[in-house]
Amino acid sequence: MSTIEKALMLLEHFSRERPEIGLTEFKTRTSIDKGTLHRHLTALKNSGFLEQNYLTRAYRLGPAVIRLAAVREHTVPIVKTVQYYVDRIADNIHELVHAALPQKNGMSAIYAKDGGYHGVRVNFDEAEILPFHATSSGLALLAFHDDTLVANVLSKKLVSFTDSTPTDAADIKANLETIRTHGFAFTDQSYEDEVGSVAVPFFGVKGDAIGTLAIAIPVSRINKSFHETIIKQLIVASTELCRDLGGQIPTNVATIWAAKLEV
Amino acid sequence: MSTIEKALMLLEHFSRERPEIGLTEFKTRTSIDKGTLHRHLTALKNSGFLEQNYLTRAYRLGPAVIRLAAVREHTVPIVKTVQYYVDRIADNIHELVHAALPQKNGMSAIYAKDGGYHGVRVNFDEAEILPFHATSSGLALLAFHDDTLVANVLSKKLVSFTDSTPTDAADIKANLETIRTHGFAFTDQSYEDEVGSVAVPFFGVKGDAIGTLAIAIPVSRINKSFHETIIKQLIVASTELCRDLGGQIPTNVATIWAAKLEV
DNA sequence: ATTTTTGGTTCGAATAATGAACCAGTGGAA
DNA sequence: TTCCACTGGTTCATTATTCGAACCAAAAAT
Repeated sequence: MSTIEKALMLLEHFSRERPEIGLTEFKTRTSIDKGTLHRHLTALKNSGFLEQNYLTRAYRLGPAVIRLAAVREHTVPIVKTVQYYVDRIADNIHELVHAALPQKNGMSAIYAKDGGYHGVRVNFDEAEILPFHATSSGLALLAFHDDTLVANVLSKKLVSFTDSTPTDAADIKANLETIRTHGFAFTDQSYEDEVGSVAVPFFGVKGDAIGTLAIAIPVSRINKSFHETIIKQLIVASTELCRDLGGQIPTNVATIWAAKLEV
Repeated sequence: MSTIEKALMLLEHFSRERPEIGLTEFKTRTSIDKGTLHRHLTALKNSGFLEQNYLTRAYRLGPAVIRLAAVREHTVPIVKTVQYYVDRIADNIHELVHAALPQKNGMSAIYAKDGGYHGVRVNFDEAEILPFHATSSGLALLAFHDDTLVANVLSKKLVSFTDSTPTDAADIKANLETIRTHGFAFTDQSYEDEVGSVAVPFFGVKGDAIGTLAIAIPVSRINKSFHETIIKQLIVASTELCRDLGGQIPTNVATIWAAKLEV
């Protein structure tokens, strides 16, 4: 692996829950030598990707990422486009809806809206990394993305989050096959207890999955007819979203989805 | 310079006007060897910082920056906080107002609002890099940031954008001194013809300038009383913004600003 | 006062980056 | 068609950078 990639991997450790990371904490988290770490962190700091809390000396993400995100969003306005559909679904079904994009080690939610008025609601953290194998978003993406990603994900250790987290590669492969035939993914408490979720992919110009629309619901509120409603909403939204983004729904998926909407 | 910094410098070439850059174009822009470039671009691609237009093979910013920006904004919510004040000023004075953060080679506007109803309006591009030496934003930041940045900026070639662009290091140093005594920066067509601008810095916890609030106006609409109004608005907004961000206005600046508001 | 823990630095050995030359595919132009 | 010019991408011996164990200094914790 190149030095560049090693350094950029460091940025993946930052999240909402972990906004600042000190040198020693990085050392324990990555088991990279302190000297190397320090040089990498300094390089990232010099480039504006990190800055240091001047009191604790801990590192946090820097202003460079703000500019880059603005340029990216101007180039490919996925976030803005996606917001409309997430909001619409959230307003319709009164549950937590989110859209996510694939990162290296999982899906990253780019926008979420909780349309619910319920006492019980799903807790959700934007910018958290959702593991591919344990979430409907992740599985929906894997199923409709290229096989190298699947192989890559399954070759690594599959962390267990709940008693229901699938950790067997063969099981997951089989599940991906059923997801492909159904046109959507769902999980039952595989990432968080008491939370189920449903997700559909949306597609890029090549017809490959570039992101997902998903809904997370407390299991107590899931029933068959609601499940059907959710899936229809997701499929319609994804179809329109693909149109907006200039993406192409693979013909087999289009057929499956069309059939789902007929019912 | 480390390999990491060299690679990350490549990302600076992307902007709204130049959202996609091919290998050969990178080569001409950077005069780095093609082989090296290709490896760096591939590393950035593998890390999600770039992706390739699959038709033209040109590179564009990737989805990783979206997640990082979301985390950064959650850690230090400058953009969100700044929006309120930019909007307020824009609504009050009916001109183009923007806030900018320092990047390596200039200021990057993070938010802008044009409150004007005028026929003549200033054209403005968010995420464009505003050169330190030629814009009021840049000068306001330099004047209240640490001296190493000033030395760094002045050591490089100072590009001329208009007939009025200051390109002499000594002149700029003198100007920074007057900016420090006035508590704000203004420029007259030094970046774009027919456009003047006024800027004040806002400060971080250490009392160093971390960004700027600025107004750009067609020179035809500038007059003394309007100038005073603008400066007062900027000072008030910056003061409140510093409070919101937990920043500290240096005592000398606070004194100067207080005097300006008295008048 | 001492130990532990923090961030940060050094320098020879190990490794990865470099770049000139090369390959392959594409799109004209003759 | 053939040729040329222009893409993006690859190779490999040379060279420069990265690596990391040991070290330093300062701040907390004991």
